Amino acid sequence: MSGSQPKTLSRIQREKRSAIKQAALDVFSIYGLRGATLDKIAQAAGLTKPNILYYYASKDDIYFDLLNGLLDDWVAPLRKILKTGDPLHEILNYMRAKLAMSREKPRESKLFATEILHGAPLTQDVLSTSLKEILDEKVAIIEFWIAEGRLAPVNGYHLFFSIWSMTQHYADFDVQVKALLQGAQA
Amino acid sequence: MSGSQPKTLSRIQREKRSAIKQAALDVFSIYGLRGATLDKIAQAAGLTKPNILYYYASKDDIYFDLLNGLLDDWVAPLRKILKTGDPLHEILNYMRAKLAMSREKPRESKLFATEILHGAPLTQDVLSTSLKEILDEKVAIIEFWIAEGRLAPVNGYHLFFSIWSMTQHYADFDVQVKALLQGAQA
DNA sequence: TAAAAAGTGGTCCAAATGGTCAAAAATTTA
DNA sequence: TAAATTTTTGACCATTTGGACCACTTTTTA
Repeated sequence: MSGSQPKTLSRIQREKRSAIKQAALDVFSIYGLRGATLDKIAQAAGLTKPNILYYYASKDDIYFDLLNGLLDDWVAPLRKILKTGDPLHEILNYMRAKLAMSREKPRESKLFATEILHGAPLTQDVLSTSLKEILDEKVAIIEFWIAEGRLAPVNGYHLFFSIWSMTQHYADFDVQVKALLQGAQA
Repeated sequence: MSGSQPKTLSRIQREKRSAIKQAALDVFSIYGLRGATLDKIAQAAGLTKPNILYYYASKDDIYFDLLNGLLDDWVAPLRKILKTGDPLHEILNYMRAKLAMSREKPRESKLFATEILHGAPLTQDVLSTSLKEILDEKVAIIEFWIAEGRLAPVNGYHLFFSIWSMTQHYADFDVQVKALLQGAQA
């Protein structure tokens, strides 16, 4: 983690750090930052605790690294919304991408949700800078479509909030969804 | 807390237990079950740690008591949906009630969200029994309205999931909402 | 293949934390 | 007001946990 590390990580470094992140994702998404222990992560990764601390300076450091990678994935589908596309197609496409993410990456969604829920201690500044920047841009596209009469008037920000909440709900609250759909046709 | 206690709590008992629950709500909703400490709760309640443990057997016990009361509040608006009412009015009313709850009781919403997010260790059985029971009942009302042609066809379960997710989003992810709405008209 | 570098893990430590306990203080009851 | 009961708290304990240390092993490099 020190500044003097070479930019190119060795094979071992890449593998081990990846294994640690995978294990940490499992553990953090279930227990949260405080509830997760280095021992649990170490066990899940098949490594010893000191060995984990050889690759990461601290538990918080793992969490931070994990969360940073997540944000990129989370924003990726948003970037694909194009002003030149058809409004309905672009929006539906985005919704499908978000829903697919919830289905395929529930742990990531939960980890992110936990972070925000607890006040986003590590990501607050990212939210209010780079995420806000790209959201503003996409909301402008929505407003452009509305101005052109190609989309019914709607508040762009709250449109995105709605999409996020509805799609992520199925990953974040899967326990509840499953409990309530028990025996019902989905 | 033992079974031999009289049903009627003394004034002091009621006041202290209430103060503890208030403080615990503050602390648990921010830090989660694991992240919250008895010391933090004690400080927030203006009591000493042993004194807290005089009224509650354990930290988990406080959490459990708190969560139980919450579930009732959470379900209350759902109970008010009447088969005999006008579909649109009943549903809009419910949405408004849920949205009001998010605005007025964000801590409660967050606490509940954290619980579910972490797998609902304490509430799983309540979810799949009493909550499921009342939801099934209300979904039947939705289906009745649809059958009568008074409501467009929609899956009742997912309709409720959508309402829950969208309304609770503003409480649970308030940090994100605020960060992104900064400088924008809500 | 020898030296240097990278990687590993057993052991230990200090701080945090949930919880106990007995004695003191306050309150209620007789 | 004296005895009984309830409430409060300071001191203490056991466990967990993040992290440091250092000797040892493996891998890479010259």
